[in-house]
Amino acid sequence: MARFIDELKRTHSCGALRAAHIGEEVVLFGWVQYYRDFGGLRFIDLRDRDGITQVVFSPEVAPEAHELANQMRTEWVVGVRGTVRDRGMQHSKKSGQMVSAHNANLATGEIEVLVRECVVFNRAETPPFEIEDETETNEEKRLQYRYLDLRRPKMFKIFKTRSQMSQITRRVLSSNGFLELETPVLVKYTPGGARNFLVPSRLHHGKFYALAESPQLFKQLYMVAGFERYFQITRCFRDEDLRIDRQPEFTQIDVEMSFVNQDDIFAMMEKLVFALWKECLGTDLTERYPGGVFPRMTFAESMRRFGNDKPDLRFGLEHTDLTELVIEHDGGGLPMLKDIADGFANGTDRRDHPRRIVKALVIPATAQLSRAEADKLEDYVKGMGAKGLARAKVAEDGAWTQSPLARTVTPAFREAVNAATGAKPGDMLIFQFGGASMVHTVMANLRLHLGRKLKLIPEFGTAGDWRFLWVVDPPLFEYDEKDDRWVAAHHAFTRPHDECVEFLETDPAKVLCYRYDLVLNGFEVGGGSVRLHDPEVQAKVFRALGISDDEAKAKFGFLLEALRFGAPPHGGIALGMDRLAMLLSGAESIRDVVAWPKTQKGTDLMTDAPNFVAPEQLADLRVRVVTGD
RNA sequence: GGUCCCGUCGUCCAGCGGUCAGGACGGCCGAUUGUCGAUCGGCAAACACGGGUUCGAUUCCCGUCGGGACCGCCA
Repeated sequence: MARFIDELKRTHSCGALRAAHIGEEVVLFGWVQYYRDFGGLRFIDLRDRDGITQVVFSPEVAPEAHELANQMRTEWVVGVRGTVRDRGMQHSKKSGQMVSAHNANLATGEIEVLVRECVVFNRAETPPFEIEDETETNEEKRLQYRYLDLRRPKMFKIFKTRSQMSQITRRVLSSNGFLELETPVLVKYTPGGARNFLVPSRLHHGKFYALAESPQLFKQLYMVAGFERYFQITRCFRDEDLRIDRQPEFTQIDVEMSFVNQDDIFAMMEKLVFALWKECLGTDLTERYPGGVFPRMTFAESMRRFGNDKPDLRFGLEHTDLTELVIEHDGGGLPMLKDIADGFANGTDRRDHPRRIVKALVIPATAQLSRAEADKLEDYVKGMGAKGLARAKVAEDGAWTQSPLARTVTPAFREAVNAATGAKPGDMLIFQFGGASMVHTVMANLRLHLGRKLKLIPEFGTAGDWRFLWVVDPPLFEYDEKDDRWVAAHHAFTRPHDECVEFLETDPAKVLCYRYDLVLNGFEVGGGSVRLHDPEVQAKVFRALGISDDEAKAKFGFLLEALRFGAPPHGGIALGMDRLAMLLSGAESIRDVVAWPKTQKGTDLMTDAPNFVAPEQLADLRVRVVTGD
């Protein structure tokens, strides 16, 4: 029988003791945060996940423990038995006065534990970086020693919140009639959408499973099965390049409902998100969103005003689409815009779905953007495929200066642009024109870049920092320029608006659908759709996509078959748990809210995954590795 | 596939063609009975790797490796 743990059980956590405990005998376990050795008295700050308690070793009270304390170093794992006492007034040698030894910075600062007996459970090597919230270590080191990084109270708090999020989600959804059900991770590979991780089948040489990129098809089949309401907190896998908010494996709150429309799904998700914010943060979102409803914006409006489908509404700098003005003014005296105007005039471009567009945004005079800084912006946009960045400063009389555009622009066009953008004297106009997707991408990124640079984004924890939005009614198809055809913008099972069904075969560009994203502060935190449950419309969609019956059957046969056996109207959504956790905790990267994340190159710095495997393993799988390019 | 940024003691940062490569924190040794990121004295500790330019490279250039941001891709 060991004295500690077997006989002496922990009585309190290191964050628990207060003045009310004075006089009690307690047993604490934890890690050595700091030690202060006065030769006579020795102090140790003992840390566990709950907090820090100062313990004191006195040679008069416990000579053996005092001797042991001399050896203790940072991160040693120790246990103490002792008496809680008031820190009280102490004589300070420094000042020669009696001073209060209370520490207001510590929750347990009124007391300390006078050690009677102690044990060293384990020694520790000096950690590669200091285990403190403010540690300035780079992320590479933190990931290599993630288990030490996670010892920092800041990190523990994030994962405590994540645990809370799971509990709240389970409670809210379960109490609304949802069943928590599982779906396979090893699934059949279906082309289209995200790239899958492939898993070779040992029992079927040459065949592969795919890791599920989402439970999509299975959750729909739960609806066909008549389960009506399903949810799952589940891992998804996508073999795509990583980003600040993207990991190859990530967690979704996956939801599917029967006999509902888009509004019903929104209402359920709003209920869940409001509960998450209320209980994790103590933030009542009804103050901003009375009635418990998030605002909605159409996809088209979002693209026009912000250049993407996940606008950050915390600041302005909105885009102005000048395409119509350019057409009206036949290029406004600017040769490069004339070319675009001509395209519309001779019919190579359509006004309802232009391939080339012109956009502007206004950098306010208050930004005091220098010429050198404006030049830097040009470098920034060139990295995203822009040829350049036309700009003009607006003078007192509305004229454009510091710009090559100023020489040839017609006064009428200039006035029209100033009016449309609301540009005032001193402001700087920034233009982008060309292929629609490039212009949107460049201008969307430029807006974000400027928003950060000009510090227009409220800081975490300040008012106005939660801006939710439903982005709705996107087109069902998007045009693939290199293959010259219409492709599904998402998956092929999204329900088109009823009034658009007639255009499926005549004018696919006009078809909008019941697809929606939940956006928070410029991040897509959820996405879903109302599904197609009508086999006839489904067939039309496939035809519009140029997918033959045989092809459809080969790819999605089991789902199509299922839909013929009485599928209820249904729809669903998936919330990105990691992104929600990231925003909720004010983290700057998804890696900060994933306990064991991958680097941007998809590696695990701690375990060194991925790694090579033995030739015998490959032989067993009948897999041959071809190296080199 | 592409564009850009970064790599100096254990950690963070300084250096900007010739330095005993400097500081802070941390570490080690010693002193110290009221500190709390204790204090005081002493000590040890680094230019990612490979090539090039140069009389001379931590410094400039190229490549490799590693990390990061973004575009493409991806909800």
